Amino acid sequence: MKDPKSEQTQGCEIANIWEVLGRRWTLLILKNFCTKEVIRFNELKRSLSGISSTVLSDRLLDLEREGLLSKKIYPEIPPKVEYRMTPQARELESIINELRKWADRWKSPQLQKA
Amino acid sequence: MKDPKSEQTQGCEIANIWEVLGRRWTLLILKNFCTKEVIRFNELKRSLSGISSTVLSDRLLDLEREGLLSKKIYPEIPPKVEYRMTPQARELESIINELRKWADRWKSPQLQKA
DNA sequence: CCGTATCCTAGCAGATACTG
DNA sequence: CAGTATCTGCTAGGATACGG
Repeated sequence: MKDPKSEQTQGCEIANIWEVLGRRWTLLILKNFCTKEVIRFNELKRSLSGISSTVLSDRLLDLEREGLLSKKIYPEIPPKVEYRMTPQARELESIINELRKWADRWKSPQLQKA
Repeated sequence: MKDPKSEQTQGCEIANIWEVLGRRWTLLILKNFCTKEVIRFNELKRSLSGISSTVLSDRLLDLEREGLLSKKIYPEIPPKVEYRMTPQARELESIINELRKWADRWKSPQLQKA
């Protein structure tokens, strides 16, 4: 895996919020926090059909570093970790909810032809 | 990528639009149509620092196929092609505009420390 | 100017193993 | 359960060059 120190010395590895949002899976991950306030790792993984643990882990870190998500670790066996949006990201939640509603209404042209 | 038709025949139409939105660059491309109604290829390429012609071309096709964008070709030399959002995608425009305003307000935690 | 063809690297999935 | 580590193999995506 990549070395976190090298990233720190170079400053911010991800220049801005748009780059994070522009990455694969990010939007889909955030969408899930609009239907459910608190989500656990494997729960999220199951709802994102096709994502690997590695990449999900990476994206969650991205979002955590950007301050959009926070995690709560329960020192239990088996482990339990909860992810949720930060208060600052709540505003984003309503926007994505609108996007969700728009997408639900959306029918691609190919289907309309049928 | 997997064949989109196979998804359609299975009736999973909504997954399509999210898959397009979830792809790299898509959101950034759409963002540009909120500040400018009509955009040309190289103009778009210039504002998306880092994207290649190949991928921009791919994404524009994705969005055209999904019915979000339309292109107007002027039979001139040198060629001139204009891209714009379709009327049906206008609703999306306002949502992304909100997202844009949110992002402008957003300061990542790393920056706030300074 | 608007792309496509080509080549090549980086990102990602999938499997498996390991840890707390 | 919630990850991290490693390897294989495939595909998305970047760089460049060229053609309409």
